[in-house]
Amino acid sequence: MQNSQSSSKRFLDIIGELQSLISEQKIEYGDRLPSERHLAEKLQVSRTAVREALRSMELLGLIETRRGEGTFLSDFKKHQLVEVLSTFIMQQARSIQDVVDTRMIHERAAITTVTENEELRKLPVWVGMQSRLREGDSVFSREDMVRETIVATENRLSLKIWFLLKQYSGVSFDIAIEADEEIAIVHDLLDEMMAGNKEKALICYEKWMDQVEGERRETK
Amino acid sequence: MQNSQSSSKRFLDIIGELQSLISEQKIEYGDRLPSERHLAEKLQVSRTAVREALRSMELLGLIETRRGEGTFLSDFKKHQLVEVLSTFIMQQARSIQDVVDTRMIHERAAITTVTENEELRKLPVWVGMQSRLREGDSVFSREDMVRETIVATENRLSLKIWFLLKQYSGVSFDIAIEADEEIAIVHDLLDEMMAGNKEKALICYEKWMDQVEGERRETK
DNA sequence: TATGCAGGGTGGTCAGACCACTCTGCTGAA
DNA sequence: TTCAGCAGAGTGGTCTGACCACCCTGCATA
Repeated sequence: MQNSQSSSKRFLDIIGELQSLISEQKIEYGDRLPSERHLAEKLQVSRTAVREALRSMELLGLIETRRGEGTFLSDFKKHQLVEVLSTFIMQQARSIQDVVDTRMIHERAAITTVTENEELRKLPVWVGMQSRLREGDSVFSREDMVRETIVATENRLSLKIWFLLKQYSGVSFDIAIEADEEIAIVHDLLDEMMAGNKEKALICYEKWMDQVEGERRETK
Repeated sequence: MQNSQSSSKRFLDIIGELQSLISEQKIEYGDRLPSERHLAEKLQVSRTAVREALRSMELLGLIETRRGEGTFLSDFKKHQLVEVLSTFIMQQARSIQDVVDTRMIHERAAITTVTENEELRKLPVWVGMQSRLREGDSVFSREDMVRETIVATENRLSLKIWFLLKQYSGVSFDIAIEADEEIAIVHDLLDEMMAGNKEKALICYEKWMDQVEGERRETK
């Protein structure tokens, strides 16, 4: 066919066909894909070729395979991608500091966006968060606060990048707030955000991050 | 061995071993990797397994294969990754607008960082850029300006993310500056950055982007 | 000297086999 | 009748050996 043209990238074609198949048959996240043998027959290629395509997609975290059960469309939470890219791409990063810096870039941007947008400032989520802070909700964590802010911006790509970065730098990021001082800072941050004071909100954020950093050093 | 433990993810192990091999033998971007047959023998696995690992890495853009020649470590400019993820992950993004927004997040952050750091403001690159602008250097492009700013922050991860985002949203982003008005804005932006006026620099940036956006709409 | 061809090495693909595992339904014992 | 246990089918995981298409190199020939 067009083999001579597209040359040597058969497995890319197969991935493409799989994508079509998935969207045609309306396969949702978590659903099972046809077996490797069936796919090979359907696409008129060898099982080897199908497997190469599937393994690639698995590495990307697009699918998930379970021996004896089948191949499933992944809900793309479990990215092996993270581990693999970490050794290749991340070795290019100056250090883990780049990851932290980049994560903070996204967090600052979210705070700025929310603070500058009246609609977003009025969201009930902020009030709810303040209540939880006052009541000493032990389930409340730093992660919640930042995540909700990024969620509010409705930029799902930024949210996704932030989520990946958090996994890297996420050491001690899930710790629930205990220190009174930290609670106070976050409370201030929320206040300033809701009031629309961009500069002050960002200052609160920096103060918060400084404290988190200091705390992280102590525990080490 | 630990097969039963790490279970069914042999090809991930192989990728790991390849990474070790690459770093041990100091294989640089563009260099050739051992052939599939040699790798299979060296790692004591079948060529099939090696190929599954290699195809995965190829999809990530980590390596490049040329029939009859061999497998080469990619210089990680040509990411098929972009195309593949675009259909899967990007469909989760609200729209292409997310990509543009996120790209701008990184650009604003870079401008802020440079403007707030006296050392970075003094870099000779800014002066050089102004000269090129004045002389109407036709090679000078928008991309250069933004890229140099991010490069200056020395956050290679942010640079990498920006680069990927640019490939998505990069339509008409490589156009050389022609409009006098645009040159003036960029000139101002450089001035404000070097002067350390964060707010004004950011205002210039927004103005610039507005104009670019308008221009993009016109050409369509 | 220059041309062209043959051989070896490389990735690309395939068929078929076997293993380990999971699930299901049937069989036989309680 | 009920339920435990087993056998079989189906799945992914791996391997072998083979053949093809392609690139490069070096040797033989014109």
